[in-house]
Amino acid sequence: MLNSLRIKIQDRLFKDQYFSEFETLPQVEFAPPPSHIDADISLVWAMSSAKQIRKNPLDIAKKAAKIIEQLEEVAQCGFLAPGFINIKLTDAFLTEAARDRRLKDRDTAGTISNEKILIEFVSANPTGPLHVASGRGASLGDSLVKIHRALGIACDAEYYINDAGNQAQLLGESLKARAQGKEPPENGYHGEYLIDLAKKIPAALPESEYGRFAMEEIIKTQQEDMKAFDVEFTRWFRESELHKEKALDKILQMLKEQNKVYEKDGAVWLGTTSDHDDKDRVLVRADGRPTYFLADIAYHKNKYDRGYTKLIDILGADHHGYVPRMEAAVKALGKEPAAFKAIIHQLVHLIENGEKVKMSKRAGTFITLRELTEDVGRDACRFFFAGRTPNAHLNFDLNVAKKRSNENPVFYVQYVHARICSIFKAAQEKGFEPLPMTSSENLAPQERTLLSKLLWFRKTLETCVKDLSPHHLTSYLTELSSLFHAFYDACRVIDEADPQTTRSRLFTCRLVQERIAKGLELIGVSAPEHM
RNA sequence: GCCCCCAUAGCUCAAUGGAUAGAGCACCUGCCUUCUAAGCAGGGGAUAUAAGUUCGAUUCUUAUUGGGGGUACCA
Repeated sequence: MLNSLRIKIQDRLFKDQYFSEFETLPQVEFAPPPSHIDADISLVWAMSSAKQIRKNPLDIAKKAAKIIEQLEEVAQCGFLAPGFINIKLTDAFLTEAARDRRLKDRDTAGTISNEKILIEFVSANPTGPLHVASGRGASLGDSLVKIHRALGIACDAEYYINDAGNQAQLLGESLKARAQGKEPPENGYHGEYLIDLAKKIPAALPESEYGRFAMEEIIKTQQEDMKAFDVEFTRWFRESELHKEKALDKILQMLKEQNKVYEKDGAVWLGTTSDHDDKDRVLVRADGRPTYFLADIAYHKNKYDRGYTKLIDILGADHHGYVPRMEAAVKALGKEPAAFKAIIHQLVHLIENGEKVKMSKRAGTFITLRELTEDVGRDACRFFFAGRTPNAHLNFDLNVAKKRSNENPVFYVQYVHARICSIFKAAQEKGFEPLPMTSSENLAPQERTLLSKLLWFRKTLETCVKDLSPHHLTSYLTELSSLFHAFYDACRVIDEADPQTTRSRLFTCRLVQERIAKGLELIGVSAPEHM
């Protein structure tokens, strides 16, 4: 709705005599106006096109405003120095545009682009329970998958289980030590979870199977943890699958045939050196064993072979050094740079009583995701994690998060949903149904502002996809909530003396309710009917 | 040493190069007989420092300061 208006405006402007002689004018883009401007849409087009047109931006804005004002959807169009154009829509069009009918049935994948995206995230080693940093990656990944799908872009979620290599053996030795009441070896796994797991070892299990057993149990735990966090994976992919089908040998053979690798000091290397990677990387060690890197190249090739056109890997900041070599690998696979994108999220600092909580995996003092979820509640966790841009540190204050009070911003948003549900309950008892407004002039200012905000829901999701971060959505939901609470306070919805206004305000409530519910769903937060 | 990320209000976070830098929490003043006061209305309070590019810089460039992370024939 908004986009068709944008194209219409652009069309009118470009075709007007005043502008038509210029060939490469910049696109007309819509933006929400700042809060002190009484308008629904702003354009900076007059300023961005001033160079080509070689006229004063203010004159361009003046001329453009005159053209835009003639459209039937537009109630007023003004201009301000140095060249801002502000559009105020008619109430009727505003209501219609705020509906955004596409929202309801657009959740089917692959309707917008031919791109097929695979987002890989968490992929923690199966050697212990998931910890807090995994929660941030999980929240990011799950939200991004859902947001892509909501916009009609095909997108799947995958968890890579690193179940090959010598981790299982080390895990087995650590478990064996725990079963005998001893400390695990120096380089083993010292977390308390192995003590618990040792109690569950089947009596008949030979010691050689301890590693396998421990790993399978831990994978099960991780799967439960993700479920409890409301994170869903399309597939849990095991590294061992690659070894079974000799994928590492095959990819190595291919790279050799294409002369993309070389031998030095008895090892096989891939040239990965770039501005961000200071050396080449080994694929096969001098003793003939493949590295993790080779397995990962095989894994990424496997993803492409399954039909995905764009791979997104979500990694913690402690793995960012890994990105340049993977980019080099993708190039060696013959893919365009755009076919691979790594999202690096910075680390999570837990704050308790004003102090940073020190976490050490070796000492076994780290806080697990499960503990955090149970302590703080899934909704608050997901909202916190989703609310911060990935490339900045996230401070997670346990004291604030644990408080189930209005100090916690997630309730501010959820409360809107609960309030609206409550209104509808009362409306139903009195026999009112929501209905879009019919006349064009009885929107209260607060209701108008609220509807105007609804215009930007879709664009917010698009920004999330563009930036690969859901944090724009949490900001939007908080702002939308604020406007609803103001509306609620100023405008009584149900008024038996005025059924027409009642119905149209119920309609506004319905639209807000749908956006809040959808937005919360996309970041994995529940939309309660009562609070 | 080299590489990456960050620095905005007392706290936690926003702001496709645009207008008077927005919210939430905390603090102060008011508001519940009416659809949920986990709310509303009003108030004080911020771009680390220094240059540069630009009609316009929180945003881009460079330097400085301060935080975090990485720099394996580990995974």
